[in-house]
Amino acid sequence: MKTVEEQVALIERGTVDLISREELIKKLTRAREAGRPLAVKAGFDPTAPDLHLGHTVLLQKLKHFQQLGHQIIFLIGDFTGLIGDPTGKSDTRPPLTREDIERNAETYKEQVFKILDPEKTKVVFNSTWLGELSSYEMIRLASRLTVARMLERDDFKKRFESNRPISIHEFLYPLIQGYDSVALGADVELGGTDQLFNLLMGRDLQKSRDQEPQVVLTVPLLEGLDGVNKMSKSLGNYIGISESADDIFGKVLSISDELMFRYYELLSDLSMNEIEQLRQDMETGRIHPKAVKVRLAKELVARFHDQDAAESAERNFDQVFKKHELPDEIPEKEIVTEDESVWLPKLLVEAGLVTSTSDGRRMIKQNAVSVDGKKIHDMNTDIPASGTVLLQVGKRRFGRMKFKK
RNA sequence: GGAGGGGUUCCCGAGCGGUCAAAGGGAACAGACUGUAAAUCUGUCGGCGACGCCUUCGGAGGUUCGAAUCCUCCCCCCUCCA
Repeated sequence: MKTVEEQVALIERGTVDLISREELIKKLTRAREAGRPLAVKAGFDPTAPDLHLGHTVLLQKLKHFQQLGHQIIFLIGDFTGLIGDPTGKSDTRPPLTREDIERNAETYKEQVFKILDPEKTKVVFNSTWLGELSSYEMIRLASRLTVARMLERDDFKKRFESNRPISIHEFLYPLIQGYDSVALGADVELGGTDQLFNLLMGRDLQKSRDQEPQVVLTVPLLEGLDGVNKMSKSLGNYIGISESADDIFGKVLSISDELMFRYYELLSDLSMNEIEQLRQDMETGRIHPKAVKVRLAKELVARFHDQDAAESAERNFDQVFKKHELPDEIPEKEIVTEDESVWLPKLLVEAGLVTSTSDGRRMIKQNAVSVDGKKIHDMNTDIPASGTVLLQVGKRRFGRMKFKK
């Protein structure tokens, strides 16, 4: 096992809040002496089963703990999911059914274990203890809180000051999440920065139950591909961990240089020293920025697929964008028609490369369309309905259509 | 419960009887330049085999030659007072 100093250094990397460092050292020291790992908890909302890189920031941090020999508790918030986390959002979400939650939980595990070691991860559902919680107990819990204390929380404060509504149950959410820490006897809890208040609530409740308060650690919210907003599925600026090797590779290559180092810090397994070296080499011109980005892209592809996939994603990429050749895999579709020929915009729609014939006409007008490698400029072009044609729209949309009578 | 403000094309946001498929910005997409980076410039940005036609401005009716714009009812959101 590593020394306490080494452990702290790894744990601290890329974190925003650590409350508190002293307590962490104390816990680590004790754990080391007693040969008993720390219970490290992180909660996940089962409403969105598709994980993206943003989620993996937290997962990477959990993995660090795992590498240091600690016990990870992966908590699926099935009970809290039934209520809905009020953080940020104003929309009431449709309530999930039991089946939905279970199905999502399964998908979760599958994805999460691409990063975490399943052998060393304990998966728990908070409905196990929260479902049993009596109204009596609930009210007792609620009495721990004052409205003034609640309003210290930044988002509530802002909403309150600007006279926007806050529902009562939103006050309950942090309490319930905090209670999870009590039930699990957590030593450490991790979450995104937006979860800070909820995480601190766990400390309060633990103290009230004479438990040693958990150490709270927050990780930043990863910026999405646009480099501005946080990565989220609804904003469409994400890289899903179940995406194809080519897509992950391509998307990483499309991020800005500035964002690239952010991703390195939060997502890469490279040490901070190695990353700093890369940055310097890039600034002094020893390495081309693109090469640095390729390295990151390959690391990520390899993590969610494997090394071979990373190599071939790179080859495909160069083939298409550097040499302007065709990718190895082009989706092929069949089209059944009695006609002698098909109007090109219509064919593009059939191929799923454009959304409508209007869109197709636009693309042709903008010199974005080629057929069998030849640019088409006339939107009235008809394609003979025989054999196969290769279609391309823009730089990255390819399709092959096979005609059938 | 009372008073007021509002719902416009992916988002923000103009428009307040014809010239409106609806200003402007953002996002997005395409083209140029590149490293599918950033920045910049240009163009596109409801549908239709298409210089015309069709469907859009919360929903349903109505007034009018003509409505996103006026009237009626309904639904939803917000603010203030209680």
